[in-house]
Parts: sequence; C-alpha cells; structure tokens
Amino acid sequence: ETYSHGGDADARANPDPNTCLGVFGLSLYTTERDLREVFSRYGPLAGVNVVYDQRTGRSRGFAFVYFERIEDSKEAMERANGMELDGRRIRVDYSITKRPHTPTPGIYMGRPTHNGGGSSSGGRRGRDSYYDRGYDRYDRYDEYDYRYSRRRSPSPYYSRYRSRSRSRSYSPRRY
DNA sequence: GTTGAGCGTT
Repeated sequence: ETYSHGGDADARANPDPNTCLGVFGLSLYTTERDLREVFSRYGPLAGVNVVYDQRTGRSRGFAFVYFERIEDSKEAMERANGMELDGRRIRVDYSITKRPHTPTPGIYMGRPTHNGGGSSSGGRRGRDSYYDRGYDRYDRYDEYDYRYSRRRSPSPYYSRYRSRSRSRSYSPRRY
C-alpha cells in the first residue's frame, strides 16, 4: 500500500455505496461528454468531473461521476466496472472522497489568536480547525460545485493545437 | 495519440 493511514486503507479498498463513483484507468482522450453518455444509461446524473493536470491541461486518467440516486450508482458500478472505453479497461468504484477540496478563503477564519504562545512550529492554529470543520460541513456535496465546473471545454489540448495550426495555415506550402 | 496506477483545489 502506498497509503500509510492504517485504518483508512480498508475504507479505500471497500468504499461504502455512494452516489459518487470514481472512474479510473481512463484514456487521456475520454471526455466528460463521453462519460456522460456511458453512465447516463444507468440513471440520471448529477454531474461528471474529469480530473485534469493543472499544468498540462490533460486528463489525469480518472474522473468522478455523480448520480442522483444511489441505486443507479450501484448498478453503474457493477455494470461499468471493467468495461472497455476508448480502448482502456476502466475501473469503477464508489468514491472515497466526495468532492474537490474547498478553496482557500484567503482570509483568516479561525479563532482569535492571543499572542501568548507565538510558536512558529507547533500546535494547531485556527486555520487548521477551520479546514477541519469545512470538510465536515461540506462533506455532503450539493449542487454548488458542479454547475460551474462544466463551463470549460474538455480539451484545452485541442484548442491550443487548433489556434496554432490555424495561424500557420496562411503560410504557403512549399516543396 | 508518451503507457504504469492514480481519489479530485482546472
């Protein structure tokens, strides 16, 4: 195991049934639209989210599919796990994480600090406790994050390539 | 069509 969390390893191996499915082993060229086509066969979806590499903009090869109903996600998990998609055999399992990380608020939300300790190393600052509570609070995901995660075109890879070749198409061909 | 196995802040 690459995970040193001990008890969490079991939760990773056997996630509880959930409306959020993790889909792994995807082709780099499988888009959210492709996943939507496949997984909407099992029931209405609440959202689809391919995880992209922040630097390259390419797919990292896994995605999250959200169902409205848990019965549908169960069926999708059983039927779509191991299916071939874009030449890859995909793995489908209940997600252990529910949603992307909560963005940093940028302001201090913690308890007021009294300058008594002033330790730069130790202890738990107010910021940490804010994050801890934030996770629990938003653990039950709502429609808040999927609405605006859909606006971007799935392939910045392509748009870069397109604009480049487009500017080149005006130069004359030779030889 | 840079692959592995991947649980997420575009």
